[in-house]
Amino acid sequence: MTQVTQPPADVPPHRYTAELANEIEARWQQYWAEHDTFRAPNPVGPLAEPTHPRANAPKLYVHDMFPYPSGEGLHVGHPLGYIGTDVYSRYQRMAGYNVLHPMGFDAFGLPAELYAVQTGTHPRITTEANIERFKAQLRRMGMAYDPKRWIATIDPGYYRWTQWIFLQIFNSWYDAPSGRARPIEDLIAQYAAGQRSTPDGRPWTELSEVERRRLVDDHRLAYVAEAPVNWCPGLGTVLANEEVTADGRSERGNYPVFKRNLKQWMMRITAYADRLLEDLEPLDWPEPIKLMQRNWIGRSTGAYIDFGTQPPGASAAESASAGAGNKLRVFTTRPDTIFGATYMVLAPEHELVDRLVPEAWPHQTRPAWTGGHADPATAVSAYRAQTAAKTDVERSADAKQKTGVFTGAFATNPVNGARIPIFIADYVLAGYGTGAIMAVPGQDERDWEFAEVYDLPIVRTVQPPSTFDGKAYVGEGPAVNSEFLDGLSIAEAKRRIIRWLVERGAGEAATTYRLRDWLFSRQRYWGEPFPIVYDETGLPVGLPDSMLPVALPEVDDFSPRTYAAEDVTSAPEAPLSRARDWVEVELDLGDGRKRYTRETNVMPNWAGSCWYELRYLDPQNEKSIVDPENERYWLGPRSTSDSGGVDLYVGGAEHAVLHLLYARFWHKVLYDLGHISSHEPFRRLFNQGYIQAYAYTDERGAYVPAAEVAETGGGYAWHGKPVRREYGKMGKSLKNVVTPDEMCAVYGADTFRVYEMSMGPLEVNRPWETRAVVGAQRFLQRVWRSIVDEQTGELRVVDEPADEQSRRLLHRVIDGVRADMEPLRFNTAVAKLIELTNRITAVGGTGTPREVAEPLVLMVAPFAPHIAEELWHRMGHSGSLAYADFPVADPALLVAESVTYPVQVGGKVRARVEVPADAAEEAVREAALAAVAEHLAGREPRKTIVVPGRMVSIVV
RNA sequence: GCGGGAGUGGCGGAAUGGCAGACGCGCGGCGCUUAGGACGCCGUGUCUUCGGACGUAGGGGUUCAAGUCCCCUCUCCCGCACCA
Repeated sequence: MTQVTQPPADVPPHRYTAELANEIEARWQQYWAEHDTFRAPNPVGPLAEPTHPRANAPKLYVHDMFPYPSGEGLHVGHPLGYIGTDVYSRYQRMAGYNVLHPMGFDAFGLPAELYAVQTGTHPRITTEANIERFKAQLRRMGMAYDPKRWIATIDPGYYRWTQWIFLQIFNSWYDAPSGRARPIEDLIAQYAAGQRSTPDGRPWTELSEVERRRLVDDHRLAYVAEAPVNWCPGLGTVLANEEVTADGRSERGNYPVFKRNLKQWMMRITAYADRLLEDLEPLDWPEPIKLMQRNWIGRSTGAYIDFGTQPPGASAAESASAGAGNKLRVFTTRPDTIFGATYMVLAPEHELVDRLVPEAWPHQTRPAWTGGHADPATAVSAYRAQTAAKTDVERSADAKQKTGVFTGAFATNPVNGARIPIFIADYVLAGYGTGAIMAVPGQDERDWEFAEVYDLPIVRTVQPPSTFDGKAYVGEGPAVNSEFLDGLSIAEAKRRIIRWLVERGAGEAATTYRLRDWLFSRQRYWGEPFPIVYDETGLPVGLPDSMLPVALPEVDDFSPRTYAAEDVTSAPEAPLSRARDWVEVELDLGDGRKRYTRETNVMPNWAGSCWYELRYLDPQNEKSIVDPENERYWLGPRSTSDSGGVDLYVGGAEHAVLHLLYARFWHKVLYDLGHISSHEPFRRLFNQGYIQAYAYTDERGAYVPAAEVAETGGGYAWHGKPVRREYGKMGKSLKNVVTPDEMCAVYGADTFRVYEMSMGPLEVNRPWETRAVVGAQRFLQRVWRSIVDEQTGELRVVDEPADEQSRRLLHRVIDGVRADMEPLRFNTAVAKLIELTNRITAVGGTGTPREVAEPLVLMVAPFAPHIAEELWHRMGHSGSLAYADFPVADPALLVAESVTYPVQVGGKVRARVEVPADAAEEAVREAALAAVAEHLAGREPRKTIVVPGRMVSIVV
């Protein structure tokens, strides 16, 4: 299917064959490389170039999600988005913009490390070899990347700045009143000046050095915390929430993940939750992606409410009085329903549970509430054990069947003093809100289900409509059974009850988030080392900028200690911790040479891609991440309400939450600290679709080479044996990989590019079909043939005017192609170019008029740049067309001379009339009525609608 | 379960509420050719009594006019998954 076929003997000597295409392509790629054709000038610094043809032009920053350079190389699915941005960039450059379109590599990562563990080859060696391979593939496809701005996250010159940003974050705190990050010195100054009180009220000066550092460390945006984290023994590392699937397994490798309390580095992304949420609104992003980020942040507004509790042995009267027992704080989005709270539920792990549990069941406790246990403590521990044994999958599978157990304790409802039982149940999660709820079965489906199981009272506090026959009612309605709230709407009742609670010190308005702080350390080798050491106190110390980069040490053994996948009791051990002579270090950090211990975790894979949009702008800058002037030019806001950011960012939708949220977070921190002028990294985001492919399995379920499968009558066969077809990813193990290298060899890069762009809208998933690629080749062959004589190789462009019809079509096509480029509708743009080409071919004649040939070649250039350069050159132009002006349509030629109106009678087209384009509406009407006279058969039209330029509709 | 997106020829897909199926693949015919391929030209939604009729997942509605707008149903894909 993809083998190179020798051109048959009678092919004209100058036909645009794959062989010729390959020759042309190699030549022009060489030309572009030698001339650095696609370099973009910066305002200042080493990449500034005042004499560049676009030096003073309006700018456009086009950005791709860069690839991880895997050992397998690119397949035809990978470059879809890259070709798209290449086409767009080439077009905009010709349209007059100073276009920056760089590329780089996200080169830290697990596969190279796993390979290193298996083979002993250093990951840097394999990774750098893969990068070279990728670069060659990209060059072969004719990508017009800026030759001076390649980056790779593994370069010490790059990760030096990743570490620098980490230190910026480490050395900052979030000042909530001003709503931004500030240098940590400002916080220390506030403490020192007494403007901010310490947790226990002692003056700052009385705190010991260590106490002060602990206090300050607790405010840093990057901090070490002992927290429940996702520990994955099978991978030997901890993972971020975002890297764990819904069924509690690692996204990579699919190993079980366990919650363990471990000391890890965290990033205080939660401080930015509101801004990350609110700043989404004006971004030009696909709505589903914005929605996913909103859901992930998960802001909900409501109230904290404090319920009194009755400590073991105390009477109800005592517990109702202030200060008695422990306060039980709940979070609710429906404080208006508090009169309907008929019981409380704590997460099984809630810290208050042990203190609440009495020695014996209260008098007359219902047997169903006790789980059959003799006393509350036994019941609670039994329930906890039962819950812990459940996997997340089982938990969610059991979601409809509510379980729980009574703690034996009671709470007091602050609004009416009602004594209500406290349960523990696994439907309340420890990690959300306060880990405790007031249960209002009347207005909450989950609480209703639980109340049914344990026979708890149900009180409606919102009056459902009379037609409502369901159980819990969550809709709008007037409050009932709620004393002073009765009759109020939900919104009004919320306001009223919160005011009431605040006045009595029993609660406050509150906002909670689903978003958690970002777990930032990994127990791996192949990642950025932290620029952090620990001194004798065990507290972290940020290294000074002058000591960056902290280079990855050479080691013999790259593997983290991994364990049996199910080994819950195991603990992470970082590979770097074994490099003792690196870990133990003597440094002078300002108070003389002292011994320190290095941080042995490395940063997660996301770190390098959190800020690459900045480094492309000034990749050679040794003094700062990016010169402020260069950043302002390429990313700066265009108006006071604009966020700034990349003009077009293209990549897969799978990064909807992880990468895009992290990158936005870092960008905002750098903005707050005054390093950059934009507060969002990506102004416009576009998700390209995926190219998928068929794969075939034989009767044993084994994959057979897809390229060797033939279609039979109604089925598929491999070497005569029937096989089953499935549809999905392209991959080595599925034996259905098609590579761009093969396509370039068999058809040429231009054909490959045109095919990928014409097969459908960029955002849509589509199946790869090698046999359809020939359509793109035929198109380019016709373009070639219209300009070069296939027999002689002579130019067949003539300096004679084009016929009127071709000229009008040309200008319609120019207009249409331009309109298609901005919204990335490349498939329809190519269709228009094919139409124009087919017209030229059909007219034939002695040659192609230059007035059509030249614009055609220029319009083809973004899609098929090599053939366009070659034809442009042969038509007598010197140099590259990369900066030639993209054709502009003549408005006079877009107006048709005459219009054919379809004439509908009763909604059916019965005739057509041709009238001059400037015909008055009345003239069109008369012509139309005359044309359908026999269909009217004497009936008088009730109404005649003339849609100018479109059609005539007659109602009878 | 909740939220989002999408259903158009044999296939990928076009259509500011205004002639459904642009463009391409495939398929059929013709030309060129010893032949095959390549190339060129023509045709290609379904049914048809050759007048037309019916057609955009299914059903209903708004409109002179609906693939497009509204309501209901079905199917597929994506995200979240007891988030109080």
